[in-house]
Amino acid sequence: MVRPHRAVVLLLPPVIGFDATIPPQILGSATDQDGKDLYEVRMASLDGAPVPTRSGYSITPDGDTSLLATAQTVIVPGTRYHPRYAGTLTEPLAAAFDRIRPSARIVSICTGAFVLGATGLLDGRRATTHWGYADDFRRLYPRVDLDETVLFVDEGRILTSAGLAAGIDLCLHLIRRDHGAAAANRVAKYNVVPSWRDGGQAQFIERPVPHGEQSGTGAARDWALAHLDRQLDVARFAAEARMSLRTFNRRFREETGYSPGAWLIEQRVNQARNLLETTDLPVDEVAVRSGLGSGATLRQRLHAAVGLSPSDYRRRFRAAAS
DNA sequence: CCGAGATCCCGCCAAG
DNA sequence: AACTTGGCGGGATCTC
Repeated sequence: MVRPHRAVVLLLPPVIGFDATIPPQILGSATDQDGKDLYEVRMASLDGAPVPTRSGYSITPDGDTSLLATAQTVIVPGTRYHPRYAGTLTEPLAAAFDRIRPSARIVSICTGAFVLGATGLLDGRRATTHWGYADDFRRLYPRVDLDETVLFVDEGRILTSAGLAAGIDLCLHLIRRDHGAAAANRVAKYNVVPSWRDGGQAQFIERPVPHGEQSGTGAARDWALAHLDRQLDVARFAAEARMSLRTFNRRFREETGYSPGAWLIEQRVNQARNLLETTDLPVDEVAVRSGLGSGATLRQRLHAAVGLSPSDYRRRFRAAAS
């Protein structure tokens, strides 16, 4: 890589400070094998002046919208700027977007999607935003195919992510797309975040706060976690919760956002990753102890999760764990 | 990577 | 009437 990919964050007042700092932190910690930066992240505001955040403090940008003309990726973090309520661009915002190169990738985090919506870039495309503002979004932008159950949507040149921390998932996705899973995994590990979160944001919508511990599938999940090494199908899982299969499936999805089978696979892969990182057990034995059955299944699952074979995974992460 | 057989899982809908 | 349950069908996904 000759020069780092140039990403510019467009700060619109009042910006969500957390969103705004995700790209410099996540993209900014991506490096190649030789430790060279893969991304160069710059902050821009409409006029180059500091931008107040929703939390009171201000962010001093690197410059004004002339920076946008240099961007290979433009990122719009969450904001309560004009389009969030009006669904339209302001004069300076329209001018700012005019400076973006036609080839540049355009990305939003959280309510930044409202800004992209106002440009018309999302019309006829799939997109997402913070689940709490999905209704507002649909009202302002009926031509956009909004899906508030996912963490992010990749439409090629245009990408949108769900609320707040989903911006981390999207930035990891960008790294994965640009430089492969290994580079993204290094960044995730360094930042101490999961390199891939499954299940979308649906799990946060249905029951934002878990209620009534006793009525649900939680006890069965605890039981399953303690017995991952056993062969355990969904029917037995449901029996543990004393529910019919149909009801168990339904309740499980409501409470976790996962189907029981997908949740089991996720837990099993996690267990296998732990065993790979902390033991020298043969791959087939790791597969058995994590309930994945055979090495072939483990290989397939691990590759889907992190893009690495078991031995590659162990090589890459064993040292860090010991 | 394939392909047969197993398993999953979600819309549908009748029955509490 | 509104809501929950759970059997069924069969396309999707998974396992080996």
